Amino acid sequence: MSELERCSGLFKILGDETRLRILNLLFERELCVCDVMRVLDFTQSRASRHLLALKRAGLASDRKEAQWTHYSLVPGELEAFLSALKYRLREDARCQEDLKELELWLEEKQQRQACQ
Amino acid sequence: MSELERCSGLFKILGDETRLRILNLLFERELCVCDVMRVLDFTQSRASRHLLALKRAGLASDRKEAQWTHYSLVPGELEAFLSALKYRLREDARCQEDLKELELWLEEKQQRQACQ
DNA sequence: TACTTACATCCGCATAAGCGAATCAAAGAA
DNA sequence: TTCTTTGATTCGCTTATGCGGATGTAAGTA
Repeated sequence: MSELERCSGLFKILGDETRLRILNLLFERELCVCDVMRVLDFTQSRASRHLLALKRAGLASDRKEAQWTHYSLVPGELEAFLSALKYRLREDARCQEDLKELELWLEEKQQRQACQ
Repeated sequence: MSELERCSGLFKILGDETRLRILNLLFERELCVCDVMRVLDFTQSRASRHLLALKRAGLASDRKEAQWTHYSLVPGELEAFLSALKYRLREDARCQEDLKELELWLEEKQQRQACQ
């Protein structure tokens, strides 16, 4: 694959609001498909599809554990660039709300486990 | 327009090989539509369309002079990022050929003017 | 006045990309 | 075993995007 294809491919992946919102969450921590689905209020196929796209683009990796697939960002040469993107997205109102929803969901999830 | 829209919009514009090849040329100097058309062997509508897209995205500006429209890169907050992109593209074989073609075309153009 | 050059824009077409609903399989839990 | 949860994938559908060809306009040239 040429440098031209690599560049345009990376930008194509980043040129989608859905994936940027997911990235905004992954900047915080590792997440499974159902986390993303619940936090962003997406259908399961939408969440799964875009996480897979991030993985195929080399931006994320997955870790399978029982029936869960945990996705996390891959550290790499794009780290500085992605860090700049992270702080850009932090300025977006929607992304800020998404982070609040993430916090709420993680608390709820923790309490559920405590009740078991 | 939200930060999310600005980010995804910019990446959409950059997520196209045709536009990256044009940017690669604009990193060198101001060019008119027919320069791009001849150097990259594009149809006129293809060259015009993508230069306009770069302008609408705020990456380029145009300067009308007689029947020509000269496009050039806009200096701005993305300068560091675009500079990194410039050196990435310089590593691409296709983009290197494009720069050679640009040089040839500019020489030919200059000789034509000398003959008038 | 014709003719050429430069450029934006419109048109129809083909392909790419995103979506929800549905399906299937794997892994627990009841 | 039966039921639930999780997640990848497929299926149509719709929309977005890129393309060449054609058209119209403006400016310069013969």
